[in-house]
Amino acid sequence: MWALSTSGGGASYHHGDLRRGLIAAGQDLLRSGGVEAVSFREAARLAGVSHNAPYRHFPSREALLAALATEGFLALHRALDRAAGEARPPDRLTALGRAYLRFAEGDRATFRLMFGGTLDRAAHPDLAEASAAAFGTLRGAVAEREPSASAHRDALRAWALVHGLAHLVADRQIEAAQAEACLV
Amino acid sequence: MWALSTSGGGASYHHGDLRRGLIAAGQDLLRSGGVEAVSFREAARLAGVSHNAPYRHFPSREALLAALATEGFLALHRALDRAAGEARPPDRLTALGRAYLRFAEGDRATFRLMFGGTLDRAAHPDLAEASAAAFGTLRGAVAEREPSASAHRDALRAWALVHGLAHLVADRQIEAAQAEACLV
DNA sequence: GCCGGATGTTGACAATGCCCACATGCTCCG
DNA sequence: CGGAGCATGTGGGCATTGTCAACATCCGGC
Repeated sequence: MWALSTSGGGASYHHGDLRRGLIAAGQDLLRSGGVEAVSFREAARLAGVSHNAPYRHFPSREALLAALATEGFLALHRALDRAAGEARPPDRLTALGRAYLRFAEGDRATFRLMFGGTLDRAAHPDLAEASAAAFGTLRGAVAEREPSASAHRDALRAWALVHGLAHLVADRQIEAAQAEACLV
Repeated sequence: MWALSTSGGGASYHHGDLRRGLIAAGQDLLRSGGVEAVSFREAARLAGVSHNAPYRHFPSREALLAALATEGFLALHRALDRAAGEARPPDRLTALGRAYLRFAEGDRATFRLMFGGTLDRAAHPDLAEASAAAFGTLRGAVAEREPSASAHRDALRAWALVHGLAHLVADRQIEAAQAEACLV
C-alpha cells in the first residue's frame, strides 16, 4: 500500500509522499472549516503520521498555509489559461472574468486564504511566483483588447472589478449570477 | 481612578467600562499583529483584568472579533457620510470611492477582518446592521448619479470596483495612488 | 441593612504550535 | 555486500489559548 505515484516535483519518501498527503489533508480541512480549521496536528492525523512529522516538510504552520495558497494560484492559473484558450479575442476578457469568479465561488475558503493578506508573499517565493503567473494571463488579455496608452490603468481596473466581485461572492454578500451580470 | 466616561451604549460597570476597554485592546492587537494576534487572554491582560473577565461581555472570541468588525463598519460609515457631505453630486461618487480606499489603506487589518469572511453575519446582528448601513450610503450615491433602469447593476459594479481596489491595496498588491487613479 | 444578580477571579482541561532527543530505514560509497 | 550518513518519522514536553465551572465581590433596590 501507499504506492503513491509522485506525479509532481516532490521527492519520494519514507512512507509515501507525505508532503502531498499533508497538502491534501490541509485542503480538506480548509474547505470544510476555513483557515482556522487547518491545524498541523489534525493534518498529521489525517495523513496517518505522528503530530511532529509535518515539520520535516513544512517549517511552520504558516508554510503549510502558503503551500495551500500556492496550490490555489496554480489552479486559478490553469482555469484562466483554459478559459483564454477557449475564447476568441473579443470575448476573451469576459471569459477570463467568468473563470475567475467561478474559481472564487467554487473554492471560497482557498480564495480567501489566497487573498486574505495573512500570508507574507515575500517570505514564500513559490507563492509570489504562482500568484504573479496567474495575473500575467489576466493582464495579457486586457492589454490585447485595449492597447491604448492607458492600458495599464485599464488592466488594473478590470482586475479590480473582477477581484472585488469575487470577494463579494466569496463572502456571500452577493449572488454569483449577479456578479457574472456585471462582467459585460 | 478608572472613571471612564461611557460615551456610548455600554452600561457602567464594576471596574469602569470593561467592554469598551476590551474593544480598545482588541483594536490595538488587531492593528499591530493582525487577526491572529487578537487573543482573548491578551486583551484581558491589556485591560488589566483576569483571563476570564471578557466572558462577562463577549460569549466567545469570535464575538469580540465581530465587535471589532462592527466598530470598523461604523467608522467606514462615518467616513463615507463625511465624504458625501463635502462633495457635490457630480464628484460625489468619486469622493466616496476615495474615502473607501483611504479607510482600507489606513486600517488594513480591520478592513480585512470586516471582509475576511471569517465572521458569520447572520450570527451577529449588530455586524450585519452596521455593514448594511455603510453600504446604504454608497448605493445611494450611485443611484443618484445613474438613475437608469440598470442602476442596480451599476451600483454593484461601482461597489465591486472600489472594493476590489481596496482589497488589492490592503493586501499590498498595488499602491494606494494607483488605486485612486482608477476611480475616475 | 441586607439580598440578588451582575461583574470579576481562580483553577482546570483539552487542543495547538513548536522544540528536543531519539528511532528507523533508505541510499550510496567503499 | 556491508556499514555509514542522512533524510524521514516518533515520542515527550512546554507555553499559550479558548472555554467551562465554582467561587468571590460589589452595586442597587427592597
